[in-house]
Amino acid sequence: MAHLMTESILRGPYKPGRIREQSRELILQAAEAEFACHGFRGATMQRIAESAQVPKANIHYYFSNKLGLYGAVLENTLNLWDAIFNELASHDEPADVLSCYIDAKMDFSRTHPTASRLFAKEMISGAPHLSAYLQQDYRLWFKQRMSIFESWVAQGKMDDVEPAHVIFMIWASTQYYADFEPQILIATQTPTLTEQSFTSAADSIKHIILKGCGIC
Amino acid sequence: MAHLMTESILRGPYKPGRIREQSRELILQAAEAEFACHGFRGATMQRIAESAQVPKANIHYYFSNKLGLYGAVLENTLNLWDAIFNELASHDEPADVLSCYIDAKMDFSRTHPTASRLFAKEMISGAPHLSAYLQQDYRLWFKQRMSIFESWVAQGKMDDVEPAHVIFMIWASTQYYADFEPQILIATQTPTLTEQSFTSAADSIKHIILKGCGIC
DNA sequence: TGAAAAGTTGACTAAATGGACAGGTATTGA
DNA sequence: TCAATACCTGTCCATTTAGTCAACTTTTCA
Repeated sequence: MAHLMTESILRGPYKPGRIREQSRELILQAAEAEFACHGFRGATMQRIAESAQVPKANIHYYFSNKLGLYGAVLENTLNLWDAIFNELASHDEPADVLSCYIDAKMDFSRTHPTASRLFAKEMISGAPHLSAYLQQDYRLWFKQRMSIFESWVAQGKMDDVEPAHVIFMIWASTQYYADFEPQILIATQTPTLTEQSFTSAADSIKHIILKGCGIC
Repeated sequence: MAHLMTESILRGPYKPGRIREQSRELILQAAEAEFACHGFRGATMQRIAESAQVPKANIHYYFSNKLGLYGAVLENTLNLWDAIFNELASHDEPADVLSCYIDAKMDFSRTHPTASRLFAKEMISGAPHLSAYLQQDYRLWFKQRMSIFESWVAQGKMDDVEPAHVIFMIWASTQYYADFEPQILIATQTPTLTEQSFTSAADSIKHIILKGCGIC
């Protein structure tokens, strides 16, 4: 569970708050797109308001300020991220584990491209708002998976490649199809990335990673 | 050669433009860092000026406006990019070609991380300032390389994987070490990426890509 | 050497920005 | 029905922003 210093869900006595959820969600969605496209500094409250079709003052009713809104958006994103992290479970066979993980990551790129881009922008900027998140579960998760990979290497189930680089290759390759979509579209001369594009890409990545790591 | 609508580089024929080159370069360097970190909208002329240690008005003496400055930075970056593109030459053996290219790309990530990040930010934002560049040489380059790969497949020199995905995997994996440095540092629990980190990563990528494509 | 050209910059402006707030309307529960 | 509370937003404000400009200094070269 990702938890960073962000907007307290309950602002005010919070009685029923039925409308609250809807309005918040509407604003958060618009904000995610705006932040993903222009970054924290480049995004403006005015544009977010227009995109969400609410007066700017309405945003300030639900979120204390720009940073609070950004924190809330980031928290949403990180919760999604966490779910994918845990897809890399410890089945028996390396082939199954990596195949499933690559599929899950690719599916995330397809269904949540803006979340992926938001995360990417934050990283490229030096991850100034992610330190709390990255320090905790993340490190532990990574360490644990690394040791699983190492045990596979020891058992001769895969080549002796540094596990970290394998993970990075999977992350990089799958996220690429969300983050660098314009480049892919122009290179391949296609108007949009279809669901079929993603499965085709996932198949290629699986082939190369599995065979490349000597997993059969 | 990358050429987009940007600041005209009118340097005096001999003497006059001596100071010009220095000042321009100083500003461009500061601007590259600022744009790479905060994107076009998020960057401010004031911060660029402070970073370059010149008055803000001095920037406007050399560059017509913010967009002009950004265009000049982008042009610099794209010229570097072009040089790496052409590293993927047509040697005889696929193994050599891809090994050299991966090394070259990885070297670029190590020596020009901010250029890589600038390019990435621009892409994630939808590449609004790159259309001219991406339409021209880029498409042709890509098409030509694809056909080389296809001939390799036909000759049985490599597995039948879609060439485009192989290229994307190489791009994604190598650029990752520049763009997502914070994530890598935290995951691997190291303070900085050393030259050895990059060669180690390049080796892993080469191993996986070559073997994964059935190139031996 | 001296005047023309190149380079420099403090002070200014208009617009955009994040944010505050008072006074309003809608919803709720008793 | 009727307060109490949640929800809404037009209007304002201080600050930041990109960009201008005219006065100034330095460099160039004939």
